[in-house]
Amino acid sequence: MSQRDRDASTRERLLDEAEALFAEKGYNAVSVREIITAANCNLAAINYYFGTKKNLYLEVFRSRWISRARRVQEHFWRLLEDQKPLSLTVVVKCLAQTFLEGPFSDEENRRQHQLMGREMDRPTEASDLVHEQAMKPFFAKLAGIMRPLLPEKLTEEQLMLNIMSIFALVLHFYLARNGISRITGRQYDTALKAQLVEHIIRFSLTGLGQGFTPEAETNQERN
Amino acid sequence: MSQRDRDASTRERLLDEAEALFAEKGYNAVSVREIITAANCNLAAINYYFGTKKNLYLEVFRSRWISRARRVQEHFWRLLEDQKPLSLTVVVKCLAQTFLEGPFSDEENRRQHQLMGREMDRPTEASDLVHEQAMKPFFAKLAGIMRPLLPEKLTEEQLMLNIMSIFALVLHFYLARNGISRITGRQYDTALKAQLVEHIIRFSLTGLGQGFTPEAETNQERN
DNA sequence: GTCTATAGCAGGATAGAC
DNA sequence: GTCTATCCTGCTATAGAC
Repeated sequence: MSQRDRDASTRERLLDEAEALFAEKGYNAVSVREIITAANCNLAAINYYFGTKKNLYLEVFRSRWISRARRVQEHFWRLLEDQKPLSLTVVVKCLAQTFLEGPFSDEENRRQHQLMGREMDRPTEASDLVHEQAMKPFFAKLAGIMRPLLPEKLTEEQLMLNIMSIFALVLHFYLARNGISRITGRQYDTALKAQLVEHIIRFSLTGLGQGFTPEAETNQERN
Repeated sequence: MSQRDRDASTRERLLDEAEALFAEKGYNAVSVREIITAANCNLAAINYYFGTKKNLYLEVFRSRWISRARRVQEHFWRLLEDQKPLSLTVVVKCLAQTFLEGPFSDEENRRQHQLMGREMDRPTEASDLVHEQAMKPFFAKLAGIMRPLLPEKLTEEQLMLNIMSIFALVLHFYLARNGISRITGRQYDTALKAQLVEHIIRFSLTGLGQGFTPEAETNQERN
């Protein structure tokens, strides 16, 4: 337990440790005993402050996840503002940098992505919050500024799929960090993460396109 | 319970229902009582056939996941063989089709991806199997055929990141199906999935590149 | 506000009849 | 090979002392 944790109120310590554990292992894999041990308090404290384990989980989203999402998004728009004029490259670069390296510590970033990943996989009541207050408005605003940068023929749905694909890469390169370490044989550290940012930018903008040839395209059409 | 399930041996029914439940909810969220209810047998059967819950989980991978992975990969190479001459487009198309629509039912595909997703997120003993017997050899062989289709300056690591990115999209568009339905407002059905295949092929080959401009690139370099 | 003690229940595992 | 009955552990939640 850090100094800051010792100083913080029991309630704050509980939220903090609960968030870390829920993010790392998922709701069902965490027991309240684990949480109270990490927060260095007693079993009854959870009931006193939050009523139930489930409500503690929801409170993690209400008082931590959502506000952090807001701050990340503000960070993104500020970053974008600094890089005018707008272009696809700039938008993707700001997205990758914001969501992979972000305005927070590695630890906070990881929590944020893991919690979201779990909610996307198996939604709980927290999903309503996540979608309504964070994802839906952000995606809508993002679509608004990307729309004029992309071909007009693109449907709204294709635009959304494009945006979701960038997030898919960011999210995957966080959540599957174990698999990535295994495949590349490298530690998932700052150096690797910086390389992942570069990769995501390049892949999002051009795909594998470096080797894309008209003949290949023609070949595809024939099948 | 289907007719096939009723006919299958208790052992097979247990493996089948356990796989479905583990894939859907994760190891910790599933109780053995849930499994034996679904498999329509008694509690002692799990101990009799598999010893422990954990070993039942591992057996799901040993006797189901791995063999299915082999069959999926064989399907991919056959598909690729039929589409010569090789090109990036062909490879990506076969990958997307194989892993999103595959040679199996929707249900089996979902199980396969969900189980893998869980192991990438939080590895258990099953991860060794998954990586050594399925992912590592497949990625290596895939890298071998894609290498000549991509620029020579590409490092082995960049090549792997490219391959992993395609899989990231496939995996995400399975695992986050709830979020996708929320964003697009559509049911995650066959029609949507076919559209996702098209999208993954296009995004993997060209990214957002439709709107990619030299000025934007120049702008990026300045930052 | 924080503690101890415990109720009440569900979990995995197992013994032993058939 | 399949069953019932049961053990024991660990869980969430709560009552009540301080």
